[in-house]
Formats: sequence, C-alpha cells, structure tokens
Amino acid sequence: MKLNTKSRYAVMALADMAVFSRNNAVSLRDISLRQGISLLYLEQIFLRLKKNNIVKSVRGINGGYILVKSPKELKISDILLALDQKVKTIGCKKDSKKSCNGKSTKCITHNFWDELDIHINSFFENKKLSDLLKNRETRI
Amino acid sequence: MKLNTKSRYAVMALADMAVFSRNNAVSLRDISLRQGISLLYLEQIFLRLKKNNIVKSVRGINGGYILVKSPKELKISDILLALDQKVKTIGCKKDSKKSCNGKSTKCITHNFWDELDIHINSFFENKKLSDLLKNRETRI
DNA sequence: AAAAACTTGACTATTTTAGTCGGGTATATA
DNA sequence: TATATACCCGACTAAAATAGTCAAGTTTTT
Ligand code: FES
Ligand code: FES
Repeated sequence: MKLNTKSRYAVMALADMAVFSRNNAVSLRDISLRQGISLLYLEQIFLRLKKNNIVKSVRGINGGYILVKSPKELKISDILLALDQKVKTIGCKKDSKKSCNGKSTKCITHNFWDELDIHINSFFENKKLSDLLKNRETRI
Repeated sequence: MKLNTKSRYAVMALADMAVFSRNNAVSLRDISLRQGISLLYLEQIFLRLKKNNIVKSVRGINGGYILVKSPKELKISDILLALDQKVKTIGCKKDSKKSCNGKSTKCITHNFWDELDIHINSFFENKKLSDLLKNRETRI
C-alpha cells in the first residue's frame, strides 16, 4: 500500500512552489535543486500537472510554473487525480461483468474495499496544499 | 495506491471461513472452489496467517484451518500485518539518517504522509472481520 | 543570436507482484 | 497398515508496474 513517487514528488514540488513563489514563476531547475528531485522526472510530472490545469507555464528565460489556484484552494485530491493516482485499493469495478474472483456476483469483501476507498479519498479531498505548509519548522 | 492480492485474498478467505466454518476446520480446497482463488496461492497465504497466529491448522484427512479468534475480535489490521502489508504510503522512515529526498532533514511533506498513514491504519484497526459479514445479500 | 526553460514521446533497467512447482509431512479412516 | 486428503515450505518465474533517462525539439527574453 504505497504511493508512487510521481504523486509524492508532485505534492512536494507544489508545496515548494507555494513557499518560494513570490508572484513569479518557479523554474523546475530551482525545485529540483531545493527538493532533490531529478529535473527530467519533474518535467514529466509537470507535464501532467499542466494538462490538468494545476499549474500554468511561462516559457523562455525567467520562465517556470505558476499555481493556477491558491494553496488554500488546491485540494490534494486534485493533484493525485492529475497523476492518475486513483485510490482504488482493488480493481474489480471497471468491467461490471466480472467480479474480482471472476464470478458474476460481487464477492463478500467488495463493499468493504469500497468503504476503504471512500475513507482514503475523503482524506485527500479535505486536505489543501496550504495544510502542508502549516507548522513546518526549519524544513525545506 | 492498490492493495496487493495476497491481502485481498486473505481477507476474502477468512471471511469465507467465518461464514462456512461450523465449528470444524475449513479446507483450503473448499475456500479455493467457493472463492475462485488458486489453491496453491492460498497455501502460501495461509502459511503466513498461521505463523502470525490468525488461524491454526488441522492436518490430515478432514483437516483444514480454524480461526484463532472469533470474527468479532479479529481486526482487519491483524490480517494485513500478517502479510507484511504495512500501510506506509512512503518509505522514508526506516533509516532516519536519510529523508525521502536524501537530505538530513525531513521534507516538507513528511508530516502529511504520516497523517495519511494514521488515517488509513485507523480504518483497518476499527474494522473487524465480522463487519464484513453484515448485510451481505446473496453474496458468496 | 544565445541562453534559459518548457514540451513531448519513446525508451529502459529495476523492482514488485502474482502466482506456480516440487517435494515434502501428518493424520483419519477403511 | 495402506491410502487419500490436506497441510507445509522453500525456490522459482513470467509479467507488470515503477522510476527514471534520453533525445530532440519549441518558445521567449535579453
Ligand atoms: S467483487 Fe469487487 S472486490 Fe471482489
Ligand atoms: S522526508 Fe519523509 S517523506 Fe520526505
């Protein structure tokens, strides 16, 4: 039950932007240096974030990325969604013809996993990027 | 963010036992047939469950497995623990020398992931095997 | 023109997952 | 006591997912 690095780095990078952007674009190079994340990997991640309207880009020199919403309004669930990091603890829902064990009826545990997904999703829904920034000490 | 099949099958198999055991051992063969899970895979799973004292075994003919605790007392978290399915959404905690980004201080998102882990774990802690059996319809 | 920085698809090595296989051992019953 | 049933256990493997790199661009500012 692990989160992949893409999602982790995305949240980390956006938190970095929230801290260091002073109304101007933040370059991936700076994020890479501050957060210790590979620049090439960040590029891949920000491609998705841009397509999903989490950030917008400014090209050319002094360019970089800007948060579309304020950290107070940006839900963590939006970020994860942008990276296809769906919280689906099991995967039997897609083709309703087949349950997880190949039978036509839902298995005995189905409702339980559904509840779990709801539980986790509600956590991400209720957290905003700004929540990560509170009471950080000397970090970053 | 997916649960592995071992954990899923473990919960499913134990739920099956809770339903079909009438004070006698339930064989893996029966579980396999009812739940559509490979017998050989179940053996591997039950090995762990046994080692972690979730079930005990009865060898020989008419043998099988028996739940050590009643379904009302068996926490889902115990089951997952038996299968090493730790809920650690990120993995930076083990060697405290290194944070997830290789720096000496914890990264800006660290506390957030910790909170997430607690949130998910509390779900598994508070659910008992018997909770899965409530209001199941024609399932199984 | 040159440099900084974003854009994009394809590619790859590593790790994890989801199982299988083979060769056991114990026990109830006929 | 033979035999079938069912647990026991380590080793193995194919396939999928992950994490990250590479190459070859384009755009914009100075
Ligand atoms: S049928 Fe949905 S989890 Fe088994
Ligand atoms: S240092 Fe723990 S998650 Fe980054």
